[in-house]
This record gives sequence, structure tokens and C-alpha cells, in this order.
Amino acid sequence: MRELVYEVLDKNKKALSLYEIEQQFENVERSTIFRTLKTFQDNLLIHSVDDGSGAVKYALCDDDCTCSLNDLHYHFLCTKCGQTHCLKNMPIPKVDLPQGFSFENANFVIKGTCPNC
Amino acid sequence: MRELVYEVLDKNKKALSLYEIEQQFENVERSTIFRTLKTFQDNLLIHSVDDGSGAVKYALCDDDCTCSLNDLHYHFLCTKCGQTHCLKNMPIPKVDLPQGFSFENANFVIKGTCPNC
DNA sequence: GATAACTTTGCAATACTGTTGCATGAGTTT
DNA sequence: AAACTCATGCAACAGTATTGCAAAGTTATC
Repeated sequence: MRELVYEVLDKNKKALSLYEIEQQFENVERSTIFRTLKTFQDNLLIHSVDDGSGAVKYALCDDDCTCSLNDLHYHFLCTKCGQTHCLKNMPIPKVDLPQGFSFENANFVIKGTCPNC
Repeated sequence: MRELVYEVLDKNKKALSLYEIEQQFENVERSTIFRTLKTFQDNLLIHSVDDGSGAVKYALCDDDCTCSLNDLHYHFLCTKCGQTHCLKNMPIPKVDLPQGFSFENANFVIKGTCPNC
């Protein structure tokens, strides 16, 4: 199962929701995939994005991705087709937070239309 | 109802979820507040943030806010208290998207701990 | 002022995503 | 083969968002 889910994420070059992954199989339980994804996340194989579409999406990490400060990149949600792309070569800029705020993590989602649409 | 909901949003200087707003009233239906917020949004009085906490949060717009390109600011989600702050004096930097992508909107959420925590 | 037309509210029901308990089953180890 | 570990499927549940509908409230019109 892990190999199959990994394949799906690898083939598609974008972030997929639990439901979208489920669609690519014939008879696999949501919960099974859910737990597989959770395992992947615990082991830093994938990262999740909440792009505001209502469903969290998952995408493979790069080899050097630590899913923390080092590999924060923009995500792009196409408002037409609903696909979410990882803009991996676009690291997010450093943010100067006001006094008292400490930075742990960030989620930068840009919405618009993608090249396909 | 609209005046009351507006007041709540105005008093609190942060983004509130539907549930949090509901808590500030004695006997008001979720759906009523929901529709009130929707009306506000349609008329660009408020903007919504999906900070990844599971619930969308709402905050008043500034007078000159058009809720589109002009007033995009960072939002800060405190991972300890769960409060979401609008960093209104921090406009988001311009993003150079790859060829083919068009910019419509953006949602930049930073997570960490806030000054109160 | 009475009636009609329209709007808002509350209730109930529903959709959707995410999540967990539990029993079964598959595969591994001893 | 028995004991063990782990993954799977089913079913149930939780939380948020959303809508249909009828009742209550408001505004307009005569």
C-alpha cells in the first residue's frame, strides 16, 4: 500500500488530497490511505498543504526536504481546475515579524490560474 | 444582528472563527451568524483567513481594503493559544510567479507563538 | 392602519473531510 | 504450528460548513 500511494504521489507532480488519491484506486479504504499518509508525514516523506480548498493536500518532499524551516516553498492553487502545485524552486522570503512573535512555520498559498487553464 | 456581529469583530482585534463569534452571544444560531458573515464578505466588509486551524476565521477589513490585491497581509496563528492575528502593517511582498501562472489572491499564514504566550 | 411583499431568523437536516476503535487477516518470527 | 506484529476494512463519530423550509419580523403600498 505504501508503495502504491507513493507511486501515485510521485507520478502526479502536484499536491493531492486524500480524496483524489482514493480516486486513483479501485477498492481502497479512505482510512488506509489516511494512515499511510500519516506514516509518510511522520517520517518526513511528504508534506501537507492546506490550500484553503477545504481539503488538505499532500506532496512528496524533495530529498533534502526537512519539512521545516529549510524547505518552505510557495504553493499555488488554481481556482479553475483546483489543482495545487508546489513551487519548489521558490523559497519563501524571510519575514521580519513584529516584536514578540516567534516564527515556527509558514503556509503561503497563492491563488490564480495555472498554465493549463 | 449585523450590527452586533460587526461589533464583536471590531472589539476583538483579531480574526475570529464562526464558533468563536457564536460563543460571544447567548442564543444566536450558527447559521444566522454564518449568513451574516457571508453578507459581510459579499460586501467586502470582512475578509476570511484559512489559517489551517480547521476553522475559517474572519476579520474586519480596513477602510481602504478591497480584499484583493491591495490589502493582502500576513496572518499569524499562535500554536499555543490558537489566536489568529492580522499583521496588517506587513503587506506581503510581490511574488514573481513562473511563466503561465497568474496571480489572483494569496493567503500567507505564519505559525509560531504570539507575544501573549 | 391593514395587507401584501420581502427579508431575516431558527431549526433541522445534510455534506464533506478528517479521525478513531475494533475485529479480522496477512505476513513474520521463533 | 504457535505467537506475535502490523496493516486493512468497516463502521462509527467529530467538527465545520452549508442549505431548505417555515415562522417571525420588517418594510412598502395602498
